[in-house]
Amino acid sequence: MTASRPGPNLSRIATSLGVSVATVSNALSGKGRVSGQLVERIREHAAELGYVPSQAGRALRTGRSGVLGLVLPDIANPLFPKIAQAIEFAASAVGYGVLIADSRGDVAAQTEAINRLVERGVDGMVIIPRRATRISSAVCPVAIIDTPSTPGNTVAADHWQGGLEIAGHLAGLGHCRVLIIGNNQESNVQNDRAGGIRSGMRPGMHSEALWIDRLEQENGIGCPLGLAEKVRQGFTAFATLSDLQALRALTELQQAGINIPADVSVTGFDDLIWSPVVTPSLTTVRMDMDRIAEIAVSALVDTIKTSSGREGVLVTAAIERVAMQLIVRRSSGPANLAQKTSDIENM
Amino acid sequence: MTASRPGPNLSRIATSLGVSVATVSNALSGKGRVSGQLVERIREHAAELGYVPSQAGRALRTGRSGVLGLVLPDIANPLFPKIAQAIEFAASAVGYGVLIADSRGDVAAQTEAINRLVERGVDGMVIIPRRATRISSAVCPVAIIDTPSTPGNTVAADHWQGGLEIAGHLAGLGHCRVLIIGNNQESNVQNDRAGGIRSGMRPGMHSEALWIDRLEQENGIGCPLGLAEKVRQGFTAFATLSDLQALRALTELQQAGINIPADVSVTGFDDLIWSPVVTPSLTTVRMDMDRIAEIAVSALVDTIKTSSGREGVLVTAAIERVAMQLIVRRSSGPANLAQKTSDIENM
DNA sequence: CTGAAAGCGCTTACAG
DNA sequence: CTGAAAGCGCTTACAG
Repeated sequence: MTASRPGPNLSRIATSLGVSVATVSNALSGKGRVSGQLVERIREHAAELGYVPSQAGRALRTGRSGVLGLVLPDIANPLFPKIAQAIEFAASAVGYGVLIADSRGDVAAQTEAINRLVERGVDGMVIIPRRATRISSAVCPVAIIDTPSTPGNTVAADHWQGGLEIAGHLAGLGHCRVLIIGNNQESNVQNDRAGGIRSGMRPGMHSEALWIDRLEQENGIGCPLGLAEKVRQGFTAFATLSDLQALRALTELQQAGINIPADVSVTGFDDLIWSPVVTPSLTTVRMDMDRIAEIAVSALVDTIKTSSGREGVLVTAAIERVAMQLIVRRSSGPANLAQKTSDIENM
Repeated sequence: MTASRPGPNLSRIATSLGVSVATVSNALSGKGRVSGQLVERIREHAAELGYVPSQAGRALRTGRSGVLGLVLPDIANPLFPKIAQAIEFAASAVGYGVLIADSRGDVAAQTEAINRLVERGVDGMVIIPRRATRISSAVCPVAIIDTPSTPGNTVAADHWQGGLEIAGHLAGLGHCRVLIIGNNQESNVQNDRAGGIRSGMRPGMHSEALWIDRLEQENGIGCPLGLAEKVRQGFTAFATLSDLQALRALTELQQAGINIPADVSVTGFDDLIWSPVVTPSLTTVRMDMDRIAEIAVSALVDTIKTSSGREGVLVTAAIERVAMQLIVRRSSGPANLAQKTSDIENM
């Protein structure tokens, strides 16, 4: 015995209409040279019967599954769901399904996740690699979304330019002492953002970096960042490298009785869901996920369509860097000059 | 011409070993009655050649794709990524892939998303329905994750019991006036949570509800919640129905110079990523996503395996309600009695 | 414009 | 224990 699907198939439509399966197939796909009338009749009948083409049959015949894999380091991390959503949207717009593979933070799990996708016969995959992971020999076309500074990258937000935006914004508000707050000193993304901020500083401006990962290594996870002390030292702007850190900084400062933005400014990165909702709302920088996803997916699909068979190709898009957009909200304001003066007196 | 995959297939292994494809298939699947020695040789050779079985061939033959669909209302909403991750984990643990379909908030899109999954030949799906959406006639086994109060539900966190936990916690701290803050009065989940809180109140406690959706309808999106006024009215506990609202309440109160937890307590729901990170860290209630996902997936897979062919079955699990767990952090503390007294004097 | 036929890779009932 | 054969549903090169 052989397994059969419940719904109608091409052959049922064909016999019930007294034509051949080839003609039905051609009529439905619009490829073959079938008379307009017949096409009409066939389409109608297929719709009536609720015909759903079998992906399995098609895949077996064409060697293409119509499915893309999406490899993520950790979908619970608030940045990734947006990417996943954008990828899914872009993929389904061009007729592809998306199979997810979450590596849950583990490097070994990433390799395993990739293998699982290959076994499922994906036509290609989008990989958002774990920090410092190099995707080596792939068995199908692969698009990588990472920082532009990562070699072999396909497309990414221009994190450096995002940093420039922040620096320009803070400069325009008259801030001179900027504390850059990141949570991972090894992250390419965070380093690019920090580099952008630093290189966007105007003469007379000065910055220092605070890496939370290092701080926590010494003082334990969840330790205070000591930001009130930094304010006393004269910092008036806290430029965090992600909205999660912005939130941490914002609430710690508020708890210490420091007013934002009257006393100091706080900025973030990524425009995560809470940014518009907290008080004061967060000034941040947003990446154009839809654009990035669309570029990644279309580059991938182009490669799939041209490459015959399934070879390991690293896909490269024409436009690699997608600009980030500054979103000014209430958490940043003019530098408090009175305070700055008093601080200078203190020094 | 017919498309061929790049890698080796059963037939190549068979001829190169001088045996039949049937034997190779049986050896690799461990099903057939093949001699131990041969099995060994075949497995070895297959591994050497890097054999990856074709899902398409298998699917066509067995009528099973080995893929589950996951329908989400909006993966960018911070609650869903955790579910998605848990589902993917549970599914891949039992050998299934997960195809995502994000309906992006739209009801029509949800139906369309379901259709896309059916077309891709999923063996079953997990649906986290949009508010008030009834999943009607499905064409494959379906598991639904929603509130237990939703009819036809498969498995869910016990939101009502979570509310009880919060109420018990606040009662234990001596709070008498509780403001329940939700953002959607139509949400079954939020109503269950609110109901649990109310029914867990001790004698002498009193609660009031603030629905942000209604407030914003009147005053515009992102309007202040007027919580400082509520504090003046004598509320000492702000029990929000999600951590996002907790964040909103927390920062608004802090901005107004109200100290948490010294002056008032704030609690949330869901233990989202920022809960442990903000100052003060958020007391909240966590659902056991892994458990929920595991129950949903295994119920689904059981149904798939027993149901011959692909029929529309609504899967029901034996254990429907998964308990929520209270996580006490610094945002909640003993009720400030001094303030309460002064408030009573004010009235 | 239409159809008969081959074949994608697999699994399984059956025969030996 | 092993193999020959059928067939899942589709697409496509070819013949008519």
